[in-house]
Amino acid sequence: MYVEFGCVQDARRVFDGIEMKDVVSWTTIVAGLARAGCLDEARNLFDKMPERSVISWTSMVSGYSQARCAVESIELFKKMISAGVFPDTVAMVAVLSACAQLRDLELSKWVHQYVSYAGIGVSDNLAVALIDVYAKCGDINSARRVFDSSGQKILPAWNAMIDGYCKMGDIDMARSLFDQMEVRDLISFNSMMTGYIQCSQLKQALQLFVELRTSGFQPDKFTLVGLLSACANLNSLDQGKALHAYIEVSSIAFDVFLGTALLDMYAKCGKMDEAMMIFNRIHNKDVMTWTVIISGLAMNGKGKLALEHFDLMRKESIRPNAVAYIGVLTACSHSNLVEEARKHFKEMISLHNIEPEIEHYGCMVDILGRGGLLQEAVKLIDGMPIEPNAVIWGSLLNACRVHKNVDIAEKAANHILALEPNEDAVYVQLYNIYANSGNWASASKIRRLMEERGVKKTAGYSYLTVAGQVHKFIAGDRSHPEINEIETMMDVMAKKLKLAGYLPITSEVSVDVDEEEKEQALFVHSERIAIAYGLMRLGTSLPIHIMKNLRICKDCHIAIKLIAKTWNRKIVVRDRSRFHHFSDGQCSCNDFW
DNA sequence: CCACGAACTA
Repeated sequence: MYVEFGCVQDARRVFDGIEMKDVVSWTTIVAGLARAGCLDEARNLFDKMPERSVISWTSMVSGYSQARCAVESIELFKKMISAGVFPDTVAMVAVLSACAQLRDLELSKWVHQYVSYAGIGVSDNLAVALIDVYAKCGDINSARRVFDSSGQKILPAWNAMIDGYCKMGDIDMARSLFDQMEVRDLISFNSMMTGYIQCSQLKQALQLFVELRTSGFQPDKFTLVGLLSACANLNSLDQGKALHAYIEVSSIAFDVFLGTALLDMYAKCGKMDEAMMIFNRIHNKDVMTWTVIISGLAMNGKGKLALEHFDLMRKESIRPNAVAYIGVLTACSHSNLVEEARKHFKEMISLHNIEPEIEHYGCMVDILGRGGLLQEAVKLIDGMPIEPNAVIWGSLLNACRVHKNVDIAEKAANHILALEPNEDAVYVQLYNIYANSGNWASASKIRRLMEERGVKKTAGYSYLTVAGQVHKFIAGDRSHPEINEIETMMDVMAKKLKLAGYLPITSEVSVDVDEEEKEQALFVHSERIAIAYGLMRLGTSLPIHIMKNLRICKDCHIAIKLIAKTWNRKIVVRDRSRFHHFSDGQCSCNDFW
């Protein structure tokens, strides 16, 4: 009884008072302790047991796997077999859960073979565990074979299959299974909806959310985490706020997962004050929570504060992982903290034994390059134990643009073009570097090369939300219903900017030379059209939040600083790599990006 | 007396 009520220590006292202890009483106490997470105590008693049943062994195997000690769990399972105890389906499920945690495909296959070899019948639950482990290890075909061969398919089996297909990115296959299901539960809906969100098929995700509601389900925390991550990636602050309000009035528990998702939404919408309030409300902050706040501060130009939070995190004895260090290095990169970056990069290896991945090298190349240490950046690339990818060379190329180094730029560009000959951004970057240095012959050679290879420049676009409606703007696109008013506003903007002393940077204007664009009378980048629309349609007290698919250019950056000052408006632009908070003629990035 | 499913970070 005590075990059942979770009073393990009371149970332990009763147990110690029993004179004639049989296997069942031993097992009960061991299982109770293991389930309560008192693994050392459980193990201690387990080792002292005069005899052990399958259930005793399984209690320990599952205790370890539930405590996320997958290695110990599997070790114990192997000991159980060598002790001559035959596992049942329950034991197999327990050990497979440990395999799933490790994402160890080889081990999972071995366990599966053992099931056949030992003649253990595949129960419904065991089939689910097998499907789940294969799906988690990325072997969707094996998962499907188990699924197809299991006679009666219970709901979790379908859900595990759907989840597996979503993880593989095969959203159509997932949907086809979803449609075949006769009964669906909330998990089915959540899995499918999250799958759509992760494939950026947001219309479909929304449609599924509507279906979820009309099927009579109440959104739970998984639903909300999915929706919040969609808002985060779409910069949909209004919808995100509505979800936040819903969470506050609903009975959904505010736990670390939901808190982190909310925090991430606010950070990705450029609202660090709100993000910070959420952050302070989260009780059991884990490494992800800290990583989200560090990366959020980093992206929003508060690099120093981000690093302070990294120190706080370590004071709380939370061990940073590889992703946390990417946040730290991003903070250094966006705030030009070269020395701090060097220190953290070294500590990551020496203190935490984390092997730098390609992303860490990418950050370092970015930091060194933009700090003007181009030679050192090249040296780092040459000494990398991993083959540098296009992102690494792209960082170097970008640094060459900032620091006007044509020689290294050519080297970097050649590497990228060898790796990704259809990457339009490289041609554009190189073109700009040549154009900026006045080397028009080489510039036009690049232009011709692009034409020969049929590489099309990605159109730049920006969007903003007004009254819950998303408005997308592409330079030169006149399809917006209010285009005439917008163009009037653009004229007013141009006049006011001129009065404020704005001169377009002509070399940067050539950045986006696209013949089609050039023909347009209205030659401006999309973010400025979006800002014009924001000035027209948003209340004067509201900040203007813009999302842009490419990096903001120097000319627009200067112009927006002036617009923010002239109109006395806060303007936030989220470009493809970071945030720019414009206010009173200044930008949070201090012109470093 | 033992088991099972989904989520947030670059």
